[in-house]
Amino acid sequence: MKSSKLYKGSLTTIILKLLSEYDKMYGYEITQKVKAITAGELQITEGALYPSLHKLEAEGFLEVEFVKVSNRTRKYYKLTEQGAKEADDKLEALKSYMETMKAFLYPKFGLE
Amino acid sequence: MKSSKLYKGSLTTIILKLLSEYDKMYGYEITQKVKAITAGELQITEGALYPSLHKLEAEGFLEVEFVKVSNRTRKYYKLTEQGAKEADDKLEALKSYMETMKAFLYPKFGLE
DNA sequence: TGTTATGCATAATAAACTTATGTATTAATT
DNA sequence: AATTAATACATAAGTTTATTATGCATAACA
Repeated sequence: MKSSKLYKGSLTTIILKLLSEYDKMYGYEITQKVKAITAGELQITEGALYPSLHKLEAEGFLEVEFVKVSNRTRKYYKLTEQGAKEADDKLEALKSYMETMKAFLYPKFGLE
Repeated sequence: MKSSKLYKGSLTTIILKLLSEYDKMYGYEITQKVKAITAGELQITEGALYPSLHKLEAEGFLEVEFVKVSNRTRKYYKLTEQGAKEADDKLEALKSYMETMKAFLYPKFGLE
């Protein structure tokens, strides 16, 4: 089962959603969590993830905390207040998008 | 109600799906049909649509027929045999993607 | 001790859009 | 009658957002 390649635009939403559930996470943890939740369907590449995290931080949606774990430093991210709001907005947009796409997959009668 | 901006990667699927329903359509018709079906939620821009149609044609998924209607020429597209197969594949991929995303929106218990 | 997993990062490239134009005909409005 | 909106196609420049390919470093496993 090859991983789905159709999620362009939704990575940011995925990150924000996870952080609104798990309070704080580090990059590698996010890739593993996504893999676990989607049963391997979605593979977040690091080349996409890290720039995305940096951008969200730069925009003021995430804040950073460094935690040293057995000689290695993890970079934890958590939502700012603004980031929590952004997460809500993005989730609403995603839900709305999915509803919209349903109109295509399962077209109703009388809409022609 | 601003139009959704999250459909990157799904435009091709939308085109193929419409053509598998309506047999043959021309570009402008597609933009109007999408607007109608999604109640204005999705606005297919022409800058995205036409290059997309040209690409699908170049890939052998669409074939073209010109029809003159009151002094103006419409460019009708229809699925080739290969295009019909591609439409099925893309639709399956989209459905799979949406199932996957549901795992995020409505996380199950026991998946941590 | 070598491979796999953990952990972060960036650069080059590609894909797929948006925005801005351009051209032209037909229908509707004022 | 003249202007605007709708119909109809198209491309070019720029942006966003991903992929692929690297690079570096530590920890765990075999």
